[in-house]
Amino acid sequence: MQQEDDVLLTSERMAGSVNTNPVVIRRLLGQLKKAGLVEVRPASGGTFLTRQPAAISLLDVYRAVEVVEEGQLFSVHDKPLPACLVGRNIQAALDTTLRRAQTAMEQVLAGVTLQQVTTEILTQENLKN
Amino acid sequence: MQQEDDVLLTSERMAGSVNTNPVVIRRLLGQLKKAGLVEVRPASGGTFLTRQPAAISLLDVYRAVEVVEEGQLFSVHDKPLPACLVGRNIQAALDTTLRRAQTAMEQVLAGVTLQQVTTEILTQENLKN
DNA sequence: CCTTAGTGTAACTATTGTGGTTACAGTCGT
DNA sequence: ACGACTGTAACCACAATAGTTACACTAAGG
Repeated sequence: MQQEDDVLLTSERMAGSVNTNPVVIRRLLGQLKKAGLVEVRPASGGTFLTRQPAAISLLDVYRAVEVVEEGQLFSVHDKPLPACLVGRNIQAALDTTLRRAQTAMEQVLAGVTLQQVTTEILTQENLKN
Repeated sequence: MQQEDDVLLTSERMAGSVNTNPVVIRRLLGQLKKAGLVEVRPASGGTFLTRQPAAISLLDVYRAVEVVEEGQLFSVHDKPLPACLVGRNIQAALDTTLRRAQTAMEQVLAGVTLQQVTTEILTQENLKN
């Protein structure tokens, strides 16, 4: 899991690398940590994956950062009129298909690991020669 | 396509029905019209589908209202550092999988028509007895 | 042909979400 | 105990969007 030989990976370094603020990184890191994907050392810094890159899927990080809440990729009008036939039923009517749509998307993410992404990055780099 | 026997469907009626402002409805209607899904009569009002409900899929309306731009369900960091191996390749590396994820989701939407939704709404209503 | 009920759209406000920033307390190797 | 780093609250700036008002444009029907 470690990479002690490498340079220390602090939030400040990451922030500089993607051109943003360290706090933004820490916020994200906090979510990844809560999801059990990374381990963060409070004092002398450093962030590490808790599993092998091959054991982490894109769905894992997608879920971790919760771009959208569980089953809420689509959100339907929240204040339906109970007096309206459509209003009081459209939610339930759409629910299953929207759920299916979301899980279809998520299953694709589930099929790709961080390992694959990194090798893909290297492949892309080599293509440029 | 018509429903002349029914009451006239103006933006004001629709707005009242979903508890919002007529202009909001007209904006949406404008998008649906541009996508060729509905026909709107400017003067004496009224909105009509241009095709049978069975010939309109959820993907059609999803695309029409363009919740997200074509192929942009996921958007990656837009200002990558060209000096960074990851920064300059991650976009391309993720592109195909993210695209696949999005189309997987969209294909589910493509498989459901407005017709099916309306019958589902009626089914839901009947279940309540 | 002119009245009238609707649409199309611009302009503005209010609200919300989010990124960035500062500040500071908490933590732990050394 | 010191120093470097994380965790988090608080705040500002900014972009998106819903809602609203206003008004020009359109056509159906007398």
